[in-house]
Amino acid sequence: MSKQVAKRDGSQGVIGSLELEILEALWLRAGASGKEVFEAIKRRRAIALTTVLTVLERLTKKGFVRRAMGESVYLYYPSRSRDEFAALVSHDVLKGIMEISASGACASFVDTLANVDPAELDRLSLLIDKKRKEMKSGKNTL
Amino acid sequence: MSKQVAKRDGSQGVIGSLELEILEALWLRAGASGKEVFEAIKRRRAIALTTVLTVLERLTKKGFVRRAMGESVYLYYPSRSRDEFAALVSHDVLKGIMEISASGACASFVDTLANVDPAELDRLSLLIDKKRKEMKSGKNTL
DNA sequence: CTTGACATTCTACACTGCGTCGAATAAGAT
DNA sequence: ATCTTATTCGACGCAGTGTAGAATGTCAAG
Repeated sequence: MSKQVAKRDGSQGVIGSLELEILEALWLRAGASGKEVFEAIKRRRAIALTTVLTVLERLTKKGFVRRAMGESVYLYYPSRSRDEFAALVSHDVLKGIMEISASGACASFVDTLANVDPAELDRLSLLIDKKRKEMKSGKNTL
Repeated sequence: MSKQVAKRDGSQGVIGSLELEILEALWLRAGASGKEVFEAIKRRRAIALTTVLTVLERLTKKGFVRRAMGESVYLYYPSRSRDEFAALVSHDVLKGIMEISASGACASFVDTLANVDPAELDRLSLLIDKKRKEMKSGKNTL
C-alpha cells in the first residue's frame, strides 16, 4: 500500500544502528568470529557478547551476513560489499521518496552528496550519461 | 551514534504509510478539515475518523502539518510542499547511506530515478553542474 | 436550561523492529 | 564427570505507527 518511504507494511525502514556497526566491523574483518566482532564493538562501548551474537543472527536472517563453520567456531561474513549494501538498502527508500517528489529527491541528493563527498559529483555525472546511453540503446531492444 | 541510515537513536526513519497518505491528501486539498481528510482516506479503505485525527495531530507535532481555526472547525495545511518534504525526509537517510558508500548510493539513485522518472535524469545533470559552479565560487568566500 | 449533534482531545491497545541480555543448552577439553 | 567456551533461546523495554472508543467541549434548537 501507499508509497514506500513508509515503514511498517513490509518495507523495513533501512537498518538499525548496531546492525550497521556490526556490518562495518565485518567489512573490515570478514570471517570474524562472533567473539571477535564482539571485541571490536566492545572497544568502543559497553555491550554484551550475546547482544552482538543476537544481532549477528538477525543480520544473517536478513541476508546481510552469512555464517560458516570455521575450524572450531562459526565465522561471519558480510554477504554484500559496502557498495552493494548501500545500493540495496537505498533502493526502496529512494523509490518511495522519488514517488513523492523526484525533483525534491534530486535536490536533496545533490546537496547531500556535495557535502559528504564532493568528488563523487563528477562520477555521478558520468553515471547519468552512461545510464542515458544505456536507455537509448535499450529502447530499441524492447 | 554511528552512521545515520539507522533508526532509533534520534533519527526517525522516514515516515509512516498512513501519515504519508494523509499528507498526500493535504497536498491535494490544503486547508481541509479533519473530517474532509477522513472522507478522502475513507474512500479508499475502512478507517475511523479518530484515527485520521490522531495522525493529523502527530503530523502537526512533527511539524509536517499546521493547523488553524477556520470558520467553525480546524483546518489543516501541509507545512511543506511535496518537494520540500521529500528533500527533508530524504536528507538524513541519504546522508547515512552515502556515509556507507557514496558510490553505492549514486548507483542506486541513478537506477531508481531512471525507473521512476527518466526525464528527471536530465534535470539532475543540470543540478549537478549548477552545484559544481556554486561550490567553485563559494570556495573563494570561505 | 436541557438536549443533541458535531468537533476535539484523551487514553489506550496492538504490533513491529531494534537494542539489550541472562539463562539454558551444547560441544569440547581436561 | 567437570570445567570451559560456543551457541541458542527466550525475554524485556522502548519507540513509532496504526488503530479507535470514551470522554469532553461547544454551540444551537427547543
